[in-house]
Amino acid sequence: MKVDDKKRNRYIKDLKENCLLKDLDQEEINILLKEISEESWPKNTCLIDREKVRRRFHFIIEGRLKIYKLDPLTGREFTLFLLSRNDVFDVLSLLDDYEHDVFYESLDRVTILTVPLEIMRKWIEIYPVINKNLLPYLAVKMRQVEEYAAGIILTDIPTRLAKLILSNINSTSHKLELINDLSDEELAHLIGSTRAVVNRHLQEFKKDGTLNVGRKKLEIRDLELLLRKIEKKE
Amino acid sequence: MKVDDKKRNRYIKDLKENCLLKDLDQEEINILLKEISEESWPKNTCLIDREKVRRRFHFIIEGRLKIYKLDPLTGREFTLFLLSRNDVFDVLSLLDDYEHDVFYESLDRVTILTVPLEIMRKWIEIYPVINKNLLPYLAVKMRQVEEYAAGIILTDIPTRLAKLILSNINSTSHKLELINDLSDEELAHLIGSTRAVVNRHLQEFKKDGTLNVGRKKLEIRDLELLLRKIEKKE
DNA sequence: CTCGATCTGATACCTAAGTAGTAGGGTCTG
DNA sequence: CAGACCCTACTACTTAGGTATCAGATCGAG
Repeated sequence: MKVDDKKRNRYIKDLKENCLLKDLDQEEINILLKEISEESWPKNTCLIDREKVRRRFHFIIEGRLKIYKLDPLTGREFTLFLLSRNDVFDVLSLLDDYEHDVFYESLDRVTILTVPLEIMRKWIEIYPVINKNLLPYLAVKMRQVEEYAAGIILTDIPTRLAKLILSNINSTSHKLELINDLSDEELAHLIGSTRAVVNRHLQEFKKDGTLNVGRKKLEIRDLELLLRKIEKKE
Repeated sequence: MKVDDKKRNRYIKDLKENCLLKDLDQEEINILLKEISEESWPKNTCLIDREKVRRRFHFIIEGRLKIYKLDPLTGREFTLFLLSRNDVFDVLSLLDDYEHDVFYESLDRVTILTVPLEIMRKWIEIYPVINKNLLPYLAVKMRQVEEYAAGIILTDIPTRLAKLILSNINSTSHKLELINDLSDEELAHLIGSTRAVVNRHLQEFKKDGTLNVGRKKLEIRDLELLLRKIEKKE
C-alpha cells in the first residue's frame, strides 16, 4: 500500500465520521475527496486571514479550535464555540455571503480537511443527505448560543462554571475532557468572565472538595457536590 | 367577489411576502394554501400550550410576538426574538425533534397562518426555494443571538439600550418602530436587564436631550447624541 | 366617575463581578 | 542553569447593576 493510499483511507474514515458528511456512501465520499486537501495549523495560531475562512470550508480532523468574539476596546474576549474532531467551520459562511464577525484560534495543533466554499455549497444541493444533516446541526448550535446568552443573564458565575465542567464530562470514561487542560483564562472566555474571577471560584471549589485544581489541570473530585451546586440554583 | 375569495387573496399576498415562502410562484402558493388555516391570539397571551407550537408551524401576518427564556426561580425573563409580520416560528422545530426550551407571548393581537409541522417539513424538501430561503434566514437569527450574547458580556447597559433603539429605526420614515410603545419592562427584557435599571438610564437619556420618554412612548430627539453614545464605546 | 391595575420615576441599599497589583511557582529555551 | 515567560493564588478596591420600596401618573373597565 502506497503512502498516498494510506492517507486516502484515513481521510475517508475521517469524512465518514464528520457531522455533516456521515451519511454519504463510499462512492460519494470518493468523489468529494478529489476536491479536498489537508492542512495543519500549529498550536495557538490565530487565523487572522479572514479571507481563507470566507473562501473555504473546513472539516476538523484533530485538535481544538475556538470561535470567539473580541472587544477591540477592552481587549476582552469570549468564546462562542469550542470545536473539535468531526466538527466543521465556519458554518455561517455556508448560509449567506455576509461577514461573520468573529475570530478563530487553534488551542492545539489542528489538522483539517478543506474544500472551496463554493464546492461545499454545491454539494449541499447535490447531496440531500448533507442538507439533512446540516439542519439539525444548525439547531444544536442555535440552542447552544441561546443557552449561552440565557446563562449569562440568569446565572451567576459559580453556577456557570459548574455547568461548563459538567457538560464536558465524557459519558463513558466519566473523566473531564476537552477543557481539563485549559488555563483559567480560557475557561473564563468560555463562560463570559475573566481570569481572576474564575480563579476565585475555582479556589472555592477546591477548598470545599469539589475539584482538584492544578496548573492547567482540572479534575472532578466530588461529582455529587458539583451537581448540587447547579441544582440548588434551579 | 365572495368573502372567501377576498380572504384567499389576502392570504396569498401575505404568504408571498413571507421570509421563507417569498420565492414560490402563484401555482405553488395555491397548493400550500390548501393546508393552511388562520388563527388569532389576543394581546398578551402566553402560549403555554407547547404542543401546539411543536406540532404546527406558524407564519406571522400581523402583530408582535416574543420568544423568551424564563428563569423559573427568580422569575426573570429575557427576550430572544421579537417577531413581527412576515416572520415565522418556531424555526427550531423544523430542524430537529428536540424540545425548544422557550416561551411565546403575543405583545399585540397576533394573527397567523398555520400549517402542520410535518407538512412544512415536507414542503422544504419538495420546494428547494424554501430551503434556499431557510438557510440565510437561519444565518440572520444565528448572528442575532451571537451578537446578543456578545453584547451582554462586552457592553454596558446604556450602550445596549442605545443600540436597541438605533436598530429599530425605520429606514424610510426615520421613526422609531416596533419597540416605541413598549413598557420599560419589555425593553429591559430585550437587552437582558431589569425594569428599574432601564428606567434609570432612560431618565438620563431624557435629561441630556437624547430621547423623549413617555408612558409607553419612546421618541428619538437627538439622533446625533444617540449615535455618539455607542461610538465612544467603540 | 371611580376603583384597581399598571406603569413610571425616584430613593436607598447591597452585592457579585470586574480591575489592579503583586508575589511566587512552573515551564521552556537558549 | 539562567532568564523570560506564563500561569496561579491572593489581596484590596471600585462599581455597575440588581433589589426593594414607595408615591404619583395614567389608563381602562365597569
